[in-house]
Amino acid sequence: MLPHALIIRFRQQLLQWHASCPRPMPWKGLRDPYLIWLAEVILQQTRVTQGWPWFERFRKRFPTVQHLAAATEDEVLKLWEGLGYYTRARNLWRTARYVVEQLDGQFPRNYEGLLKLKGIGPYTAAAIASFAWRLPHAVVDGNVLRVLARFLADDTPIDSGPGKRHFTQLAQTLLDPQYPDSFNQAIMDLGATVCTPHNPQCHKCPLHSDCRATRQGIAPLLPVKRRKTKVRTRHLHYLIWTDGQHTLLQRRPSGDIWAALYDFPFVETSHPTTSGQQLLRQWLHAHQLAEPRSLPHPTLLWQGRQRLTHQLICGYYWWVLTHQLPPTLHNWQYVTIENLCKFALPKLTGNFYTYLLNFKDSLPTGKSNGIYNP
DNA sequence: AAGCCGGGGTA
DNA sequence: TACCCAGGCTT
Repeated sequence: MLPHALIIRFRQQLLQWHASCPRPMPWKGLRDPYLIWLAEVILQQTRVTQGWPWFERFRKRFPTVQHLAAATEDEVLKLWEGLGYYTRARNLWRTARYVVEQLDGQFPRNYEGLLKLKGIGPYTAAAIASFAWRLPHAVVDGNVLRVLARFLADDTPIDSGPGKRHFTQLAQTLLDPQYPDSFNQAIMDLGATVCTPHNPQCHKCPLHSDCRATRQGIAPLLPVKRRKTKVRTRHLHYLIWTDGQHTLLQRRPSGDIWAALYDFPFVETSHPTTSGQQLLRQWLHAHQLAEPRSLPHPTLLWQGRQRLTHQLICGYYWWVLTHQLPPTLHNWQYVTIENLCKFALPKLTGNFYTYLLNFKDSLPTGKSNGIYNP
């Protein structure tokens, strides 16, 4: 157990520091549970500077939960485009509809009720409960884990069940029940600006005198994480079936990256490939389409890479010009090249699309590439 | 409990 | 490069 005097000092020094060290942000000080929820979901695993423009965009387009609930899933996804972790956008939309239709537009007034909503976990439930209604629930995010692990020189791995429970209880013990909103803001601000992952500014820290990691000189070594992310390399060969005007577009299925976003049908290979026609045959076979008498000659228009946390995506964009386009299968549709920008695209495909618009006047236009004629 | 899910910033 | 970011869901 923590000494009571230590707890009191922690609260007092933290709150005093926060009062004199504001970090202005558009969602700070808001009491509207909808806007708080919106901001917190946008900020999940996302830096403040990165999520900022998206929050402004969403707040302007969807001022209330009713506005959001009235939108389509595709419109929400399009506005979310480029931010990543797209399940957040779909859960945001689903929960908005649920709140409007089942809860009369009112968010649950307690932590447990909030926790039941799709896309709201322990962190976001505590954030809404404390910021909107000043309920005494401590937020535990990456900042808080780092501050607590260092303050107590605690090397319990933070990426484990016991570790998570341990630090959550510590945060709840330290939380000032009189000012849960200010306390939560303050401890996250401290982690983001002073108690940083690298080169922590310990000399500026209001908790410096009580910090055990500082005393032991091990602040930069904490917190401890056990799990290492292994990066998988993937080669995605996109086939841009086109007659020069339209292209075949697919809605990506669940169970893989970029679920529910749109891109081109593709074949995945374990190694880089150079034979476009070979890819074409693989693709036709995979979708049980008959091989045309005269196979088109795909042209590799563009290739790009995107490094994600857990995958290295190598994208190859093959231009497949033909008079007769393949039939549309499930989740496939034909759209004009101009209309591609109306769909939510993965960043990598968006990069290709930018290239396509810049160089569309010099695209292969020969009609002798073959005819899809099974 | 472990794996998966994006994109970008920083040392 | 490696690590991390106002985490949550699925298996």
